[in-house]
Amino acid sequence: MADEDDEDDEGGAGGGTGLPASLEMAWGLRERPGKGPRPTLTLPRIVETAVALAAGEGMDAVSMGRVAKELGVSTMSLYRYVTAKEELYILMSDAGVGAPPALPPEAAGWGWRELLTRWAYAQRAVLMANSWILRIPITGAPVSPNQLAWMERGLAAMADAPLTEGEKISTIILIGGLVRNEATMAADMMDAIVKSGVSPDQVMGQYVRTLRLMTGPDTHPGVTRLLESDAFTGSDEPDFQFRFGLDRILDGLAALVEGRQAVQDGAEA
Amino acid sequence: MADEDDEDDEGGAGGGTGLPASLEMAWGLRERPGKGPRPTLTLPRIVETAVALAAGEGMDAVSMGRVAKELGVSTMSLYRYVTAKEELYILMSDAGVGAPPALPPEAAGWGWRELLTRWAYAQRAVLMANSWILRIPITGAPVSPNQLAWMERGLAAMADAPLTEGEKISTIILIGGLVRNEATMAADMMDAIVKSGVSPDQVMGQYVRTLRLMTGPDTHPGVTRLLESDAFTGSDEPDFQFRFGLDRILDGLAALVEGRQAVQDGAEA
DNA sequence: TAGTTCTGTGTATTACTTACACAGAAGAGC
DNA sequence: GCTCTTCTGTGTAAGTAATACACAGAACTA
Repeated sequence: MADEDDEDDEGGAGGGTGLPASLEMAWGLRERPGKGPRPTLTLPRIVETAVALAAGEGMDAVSMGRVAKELGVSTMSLYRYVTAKEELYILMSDAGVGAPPALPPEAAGWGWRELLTRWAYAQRAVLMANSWILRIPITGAPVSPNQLAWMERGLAAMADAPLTEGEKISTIILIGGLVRNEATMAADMMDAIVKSGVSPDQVMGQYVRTLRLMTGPDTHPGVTRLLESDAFTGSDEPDFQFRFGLDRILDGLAALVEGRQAVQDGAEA
Repeated sequence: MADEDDEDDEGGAGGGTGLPASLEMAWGLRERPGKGPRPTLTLPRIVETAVALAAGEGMDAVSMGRVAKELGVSTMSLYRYVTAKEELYILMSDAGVGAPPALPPEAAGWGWRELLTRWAYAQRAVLMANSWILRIPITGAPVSPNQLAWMERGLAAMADAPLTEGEKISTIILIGGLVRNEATMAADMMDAIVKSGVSPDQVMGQYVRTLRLMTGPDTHPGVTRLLESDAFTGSDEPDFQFRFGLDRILDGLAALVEGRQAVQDGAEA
């Protein structure tokens, strides 16, 4: 009945985080064991190769066999560094988002709104520049270094705001979700353009034409009005949708913050 | 140089929508051709079977072979009804969300905010009751009947609001994204609970414990504050996060609407 | 009755993840 | 230096999955 036999997952050398060995490696815990033969590969090199493959040929090209071939090793050797493909995905995702960019000195004077806005745009830029990240099915809460660094940066933006911790993390999740959703839609659009080989306007036009055939003023008055408008065709601003969503969220948050400050001011007076 | 030879996808019997045959079928276009032998299966029966499988054993159990076995036919016979697995996914998704629920009579007196709130909650309820839907990788814009019905319902909620069509559809996408994100997180949580076999609090506790090991006040002050708070452990309200996000969005939208109405009132005076 | 068209199916191809066992390398302890 | 332990890379193989292709036969049309 010794209670040390339920550590059936980790090798025991790690910090007992419950994380897979490769992730403890990514955090810098877990030394290389000094025993066996020198490894040919390193985890960063594997991840780097997989990322290059994803960036170049898309996520579909990333298979264990293909990554191994790219590295000049056998497929199974990768499993010495990673226990499952999903783990490689997490590491790729972490490498793909990278560390959040450094803040300029003048950021010290910025308020939560400016900071959150820049946070959102920076994240969006990263996702759109590495849109293969969006094709990785993420499941579970973030546990990798860079993902947490981004979370920290988002929380820091609201450090001085009169919000509870629950509200802060909810805001981070809310805006993070928006960023991801919008970037994914943009990537889908891109894929459709590349696959069909026609212009963005033509893709949209085809979609509108299709919807017109299935809908009508009787069954779908709202959709019909939408299709008659220039909401789809008029491509005035490419990121209108993103901007609109972010502005609504931040306006709503501002209302909450101002309400809190009014209460606080009233109590102080 | 005849221009009728670029219809290489659809069989020609359909309405020329550019949609795959199975989807035209779902829309009620495209009659059954009277020639060959009577089909053993029907598209709805295939979808129904696949949905039952997904609901019972999860999305991982849904393969073409398995669905066929469940129906007592050969794998390849399914390809007479669906050209690719992705198409079955779309049909499953459409069947899973179903038609939006009927509005009660008193809904006539509701404003856009109440209507949008109920729309969001109704959608969330459907996704959480059929969380396998969240495991289907969706790509591309909605083209199936029920998906469009939900979109229509959302647009209808804002029919009288002083918003442009572009703003309306952006709002639908914004809230729809929130609903999906939050439902997906809840489903991930559920999976973690089922897989580990422990209580929700224990899963959260393990996550917090893990994060504590990787973070510290120096490198992650915001995260540290978060972990010290009861944001994760205090499970006062299970849907706090969802409610919070929705309220922020609707508050932000309200600010926009009120601004518009003020301008309008000023012009009328 | 002949011809056309459509159905279900068997077979086979290709690709992918991963379990398992083995040969050999590198350090640890004596 | 020798032995033992531990760790590495690898080959093989099992299991699963999507789907291209061609064929036999059904049901309708002319």
